[in-house]
Amino acid sequence: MVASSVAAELIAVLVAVTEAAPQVLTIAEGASLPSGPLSPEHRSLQAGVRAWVERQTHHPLGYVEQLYTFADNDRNAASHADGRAISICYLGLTREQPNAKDDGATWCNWYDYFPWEDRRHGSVGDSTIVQALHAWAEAAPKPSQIRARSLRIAVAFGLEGRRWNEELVLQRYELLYEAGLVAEATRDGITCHSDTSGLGLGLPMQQDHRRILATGIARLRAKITYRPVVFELMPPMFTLLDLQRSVEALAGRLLHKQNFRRLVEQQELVEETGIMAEPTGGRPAKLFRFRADILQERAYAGTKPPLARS
Amino acid sequence: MVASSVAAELIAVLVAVTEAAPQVLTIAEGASLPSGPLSPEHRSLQAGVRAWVERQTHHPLGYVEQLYTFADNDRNAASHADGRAISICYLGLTREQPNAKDDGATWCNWYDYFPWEDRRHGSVGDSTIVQALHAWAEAAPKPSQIRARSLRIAVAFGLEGRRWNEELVLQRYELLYEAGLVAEATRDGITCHSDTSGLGLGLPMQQDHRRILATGIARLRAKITYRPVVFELMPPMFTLLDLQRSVEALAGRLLHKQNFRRLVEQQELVEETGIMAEPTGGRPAKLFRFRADILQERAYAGTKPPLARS
DNA sequence: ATCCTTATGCTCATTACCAGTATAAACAGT
DNA sequence: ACTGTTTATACTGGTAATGAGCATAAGGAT
Repeated sequence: MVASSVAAELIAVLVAVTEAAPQVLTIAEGASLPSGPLSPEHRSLQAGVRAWVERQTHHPLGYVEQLYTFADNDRNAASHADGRAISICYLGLTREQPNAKDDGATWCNWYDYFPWEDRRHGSVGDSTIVQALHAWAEAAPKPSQIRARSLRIAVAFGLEGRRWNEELVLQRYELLYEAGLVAEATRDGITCHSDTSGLGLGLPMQQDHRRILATGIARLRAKITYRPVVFELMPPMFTLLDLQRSVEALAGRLLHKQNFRRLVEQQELVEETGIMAEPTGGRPAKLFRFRADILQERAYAGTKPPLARS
Repeated sequence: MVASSVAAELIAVLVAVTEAAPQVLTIAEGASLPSGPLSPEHRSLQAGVRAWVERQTHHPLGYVEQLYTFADNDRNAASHADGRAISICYLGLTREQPNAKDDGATWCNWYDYFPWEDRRHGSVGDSTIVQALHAWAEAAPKPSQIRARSLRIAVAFGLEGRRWNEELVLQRYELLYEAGLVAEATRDGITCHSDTSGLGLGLPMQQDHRRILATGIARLRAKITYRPVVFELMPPMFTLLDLQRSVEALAGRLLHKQNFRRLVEQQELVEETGIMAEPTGGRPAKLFRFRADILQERAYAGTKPPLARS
């Protein structure tokens, strides 16, 4: 009943995939996510986001879902003096990389911000990160805290026999933030107790936008394992390898080709077009198209896991 | 960047389970969910919710997560004239039913609001609902809309060979709302074209609180299948049947006893206390306790599905 | 002793999942 | 023409998860 008045904005994590590279739409030369006002003329928030994004990018948004609402006092430089600033964040998927650079928006490979999340070609640089994190863990005042931190590190980075979980994007970023290993942390006044201070992993963003992006990546990585949303990122026709490369780009790891194909086909999510792809040096591949008719049903019926897996 | 100023409030879906009945904390004699202000003195929203709830109920909150942020113009009577009212909703789990009726808060069985969601003793009353929904579908102006509506109905209610999906709580409520079969719809000016008008299924709530509750139930039902959160609702010691009854209460359907036990034990989520439960007419059951030590790890590591299934 | 009730242990078939092998279809170079 | 390279596609075996059932154990009540 008690409703305080606060400053609120919409923030969008807009994702596309081009050539096996996951892209996110940014402004301010890659330092910010696009944000817009909470316009009262739309019936729902969702509709507001969609309208605003489509007006800016001139591209239809295939899929939109709410991501999270952030309102942390200490992470948002834009907080009002009187109240709190709320960021209502959305995740949007769009087909192809739009050429619309009109208003200073650019598409950036999201692994520029999270290099450690791309493990398609091995886990390069992990040891440095883990070392620095362990230094931070050891710097905790109480033994119980040291243990707690070490456990968090081990779980997040798949150490000690655990396996890497590609959905823990946010947990990993938050660890690095708390340990002072990303630029935003030092900016926010977090001191790094280890001598590896200021590793400055990945490109920073303004305010807490990188955290929002991490949330979006995590959500999308989780989503593709149980909802057929990858197709929102694909062109009208694609080969199964194209599709696999896109999933791999999002998940940050490679998949078993044969099993991937079987999964896709037994899901009956695609159908042949009868057209063959351009030759690329090997046996030419069939072009497939997404079965839009099945989407309606699968869009919210929890059936089998549509894609991904090891 | 453009940040409009809006009215904002916190809303909590607080859940407990007593005697195989899922309970939700309400105010205004069951017509509202508890809501509080967006107090700027807390570091995060989460902390704010926790503090405010614990102060009101005098009970520790075992688990809190953000649910959704609603800001629909047409569903929220509390909208400002100038701007938009935002409801940031949280889901909270608490152990046992607190006796705290201090400030007019009462615990209500959530199936009072969603009778059709409880299928533990068969699907009573479904045919009436489905009939009324089909009447609404047929009343659509265009054939394509009729088909779309029929599909939504079939998916949501598991018709035509499909199976009931207990996580589609929100979809079912929204269908009933659109079809004018719940009291809120007529209140909001939605006319019901069929003669089954005003079925008035379930108890109504103020504003869009029933929709928020539906969202909470859906989320919780999904959550228990992949995170061990049920234990937040259990007393310190319980029998495996107690645990099963709680899961069944939340899921709204019965589970296979032996398989449930196998799942719980192979997850190593519980340990024996050595104590036996009070005799209840059959062979006495062992009392178990939740292994709090395992929680840390499982809390965010995506391992095996902890509970539920058919 | 017999029956009822609940607890608990075990089996079995089906299916999902993972990894590997084998073959097919194109092209480039010798 | 033959060989090697690349990519596509088919098939196979092992393991684990899942769903449904049977059987037995341990208590109380008749």
